[in-house]
Amino acid sequence: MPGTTPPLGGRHVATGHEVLAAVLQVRDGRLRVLAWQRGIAPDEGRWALPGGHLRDDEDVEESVRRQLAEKVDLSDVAHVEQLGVFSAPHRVPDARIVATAFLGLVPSDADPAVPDDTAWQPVDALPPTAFDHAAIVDDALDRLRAKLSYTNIGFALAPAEFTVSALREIYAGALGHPVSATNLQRVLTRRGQLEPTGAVSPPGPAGGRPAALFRFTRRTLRVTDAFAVLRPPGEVGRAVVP
Amino acid sequence: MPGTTPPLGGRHVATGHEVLAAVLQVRDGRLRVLAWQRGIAPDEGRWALPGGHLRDDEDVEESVRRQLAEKVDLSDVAHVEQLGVFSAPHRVPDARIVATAFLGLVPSDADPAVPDDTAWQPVDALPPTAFDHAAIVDDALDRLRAKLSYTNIGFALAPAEFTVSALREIYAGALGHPVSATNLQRVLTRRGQLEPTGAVSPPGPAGGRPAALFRFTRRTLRVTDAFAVLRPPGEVGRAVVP
DNA sequence: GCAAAAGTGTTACCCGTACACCCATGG
DNA sequence: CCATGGGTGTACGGGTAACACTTTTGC
Repeated sequence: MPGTTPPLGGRHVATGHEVLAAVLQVRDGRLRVLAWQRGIAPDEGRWALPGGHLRDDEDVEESVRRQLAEKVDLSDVAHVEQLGVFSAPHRVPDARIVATAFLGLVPSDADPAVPDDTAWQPVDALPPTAFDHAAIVDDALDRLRAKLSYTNIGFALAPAEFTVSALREIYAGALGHPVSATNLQRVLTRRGQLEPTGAVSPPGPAGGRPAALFRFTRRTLRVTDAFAVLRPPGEVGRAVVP
Repeated sequence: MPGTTPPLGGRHVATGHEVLAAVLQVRDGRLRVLAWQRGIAPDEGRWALPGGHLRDDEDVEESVRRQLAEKVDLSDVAHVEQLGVFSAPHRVPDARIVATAFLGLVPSDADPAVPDDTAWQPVDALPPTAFDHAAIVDDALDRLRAKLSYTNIGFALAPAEFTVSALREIYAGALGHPVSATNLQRVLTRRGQLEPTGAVSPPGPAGGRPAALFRFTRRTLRVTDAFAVLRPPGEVGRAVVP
């Protein structure tokens, strides 16, 4: 089984495996992705996702965390998960590089220092992107939006403590449509994702009732409401893992 | 960005990328996976998933279809999708090989010719497996069982035409628990996945009402019932893509 | 008291499960 | 006419969306 695949003809000058991450954050109500502007050809001037070559002594998840550490404070990245492989033969010119893509999430209150060429770009108005990175961002969006429905993945976009209004804005930004605070609180509470801290947040200058502060009960990914139709006989309601 | 990652030290004798497929089929009521028994070290005698090295001129999906063609008649493989990357540094000994894993599905009435060292092994009683292939089979099971709930993926396990009873057996085998024919028909019909062919299947020697024959309305993967909680305002019921 | 913001109660509707009941055929 | 397998009708329960209503604050 072992054996290096030889390059085909002389067209490819390099072969390897890279990791790439679509790191998402809700900033001022919009979902944004971390990207850097390429200063050299190919695709000079276009925006690329952070990443780099996989080393022999690390798996792809270790690698993506190592690469992200060069762009942001890793402690700000609350969740990382694999999206899939991008492997079209000429996805990058003059080389044969297979990429493993990742989704990364950063809480809305984190403001990590980033290099000068790096910025948070809104996902609904992306500037021109390098290579196939736009497709990776699309996959990341699909994954995040789906998992907001049936997992507790919101913990990775929210601060440690927050009001339901603040959480509503985060969900609305991530999902791209309005979200009802009433129903958001009800759904997440019923699933055991939220717990009150006991503290309250003082109202703004216009008055209003002080908002209770909440936190996520768990800060690791958990499927809270798997969509299980055709479930085993005798199981009532949805299958919720305890 | 281009540049080959050099092997670390002298321990690794080979580097590359392979594709592996967990091809599943329901045979005589049990879910089984296609595997071949290794005749040489390492892991001699253990059972491995079909696959092989990725070439420079193909993407991973083309590659897995090419590799499978060496084991089975490709026209029998009704669906292929990517599971993810397995990349632990020493997942195979004395080499550095990253694997992209796939799920493949074969209809229950297909009986492709397979090589002598290859067999359909029951997933609930797998013989000893090579390398990390057991983890790939686990991922394939999870993916299939989840998608049976919210997509039309059953088309890839079912014959072109079938009775509801036959389909019930396929779903029960795949899910690993009993399935009600009544509710299976109702759920799939409501989602527009099933349509009657008009023909009927004659009853067996013990008598009984002749069963109507059905087919899947579409034979490509489609999400029929995405689990969308917190859906956009104004949308009634589940979000079903038309 | 009034406006503003937060939180609760209530209702309507969709969907899947369970189960009773009717249908068509062979012996 | 009875056993066997196929198919339909109906009741129940769980869960979310929508919206009216109450609570608590600043001015």
